[in-house]
Amino acid sequence: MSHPPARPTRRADAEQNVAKILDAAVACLSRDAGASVSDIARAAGVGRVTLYGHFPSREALVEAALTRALAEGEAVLGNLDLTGDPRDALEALITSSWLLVAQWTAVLEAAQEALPSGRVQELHAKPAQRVDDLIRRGQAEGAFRADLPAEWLTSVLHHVIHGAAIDVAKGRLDGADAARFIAKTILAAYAEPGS
Amino acid sequence: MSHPPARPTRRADAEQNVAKILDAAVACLSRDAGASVSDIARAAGVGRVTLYGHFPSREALVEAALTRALAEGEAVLGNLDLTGDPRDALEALITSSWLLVAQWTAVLEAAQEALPSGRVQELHAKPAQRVDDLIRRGQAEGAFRADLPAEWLTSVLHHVIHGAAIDVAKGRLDGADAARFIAKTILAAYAEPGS
DNA sequence: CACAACTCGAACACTACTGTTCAACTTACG
DNA sequence: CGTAAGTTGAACAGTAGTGTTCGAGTTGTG
Repeated sequence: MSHPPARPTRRADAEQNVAKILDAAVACLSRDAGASVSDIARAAGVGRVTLYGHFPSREALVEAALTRALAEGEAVLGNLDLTGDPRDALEALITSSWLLVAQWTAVLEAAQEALPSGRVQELHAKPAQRVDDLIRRGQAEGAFRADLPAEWLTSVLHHVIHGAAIDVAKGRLDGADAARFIAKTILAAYAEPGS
Repeated sequence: MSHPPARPTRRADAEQNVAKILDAAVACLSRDAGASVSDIARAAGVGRVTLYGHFPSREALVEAALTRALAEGEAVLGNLDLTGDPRDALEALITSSWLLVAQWTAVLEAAQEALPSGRVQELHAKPAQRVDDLIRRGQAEGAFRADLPAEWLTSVLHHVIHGAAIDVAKGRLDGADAARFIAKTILAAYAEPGS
């Protein structure tokens, strides 16, 4: 409780180190969800003790990394205009953010097994809601099929994006193609069956 | 090297224990890819030492479990007639095997991080090939879209099935709905865009 | 029945991780 | 420039896993 939040103002280099650590954490956890604190500290170019000076536990670090990744995502996706045709909106959302979302998912999964169950859902609720809203609106307007529940369509989107991220990471898919492939696939999967 | 394969015939109860262990391994690894040897031994109702008597290392155990899961899958999917309309064939393949495949994927992932890289692909090549063949045939016959590479379509199938398995495990999806949802989604995603 | 095959728990060495303490060092900042 | 804030590696305790050894007990099989 009295680790970093005790002092109202931290020294500039300390603040910078916190940022470096969070960068490294996102990078490491994206690559390997089980990355150790030592790995992250090394990647951040910082001593392990320094890291523990800023984050009292691995759990706190992972949560901070997730929170930061989500905040970054909010910054990008919050400005998107998703009010037009649901198909166009979804395509825009995918093309402009798939890599970001893929990185979310990786850190999200790291958090999944490092944080108490339910905590992740809690933090992730807002961004997930936006996608869900778009899909439901699309269903209501007849742009997306309504013979499958919105929860399932949301889930398919997440898993296809996540899968694409894995494929890119393993060299099975060109990163430049990914957004286009995902969009084409999802829009087809979401289309009204009798069209 | 001289663990079980030295004696040409093992005692009946030993053979039975090996089976119990493999059952437990598949069950445990499906639930948690990082399950420990102790966990698996306990689930099999067998001492840890006994387990090591049959499998020299965790790696060997995981590989045996994967091999066995794949063999089971072969037994089911090998008898399927996939020569008709590719759409029907794919739907049949999904409905009759999605749960099985979902279990594969879980063990597959466990193996992914317990076996040397590449070994998994090697063991998994044959069953993967069957799906790939079906998709390519569908594309050649105009039943499936050809504007996306077969590798991608295959990948989408795997990830949607895997995602559905996760959803079912987490209670977000009713297992009874899964096969139908997957089939509807995949067939739509695979359809020629201009249809 | 006799014996080899098998099982089992306890204990061991080893590795890898988390989290803490300490004492010395460097550096931002008033 | 002085000092408090921050950093650092080494060393430590604690936990959890893997894989091995041992010695005693159990049980299938010829």
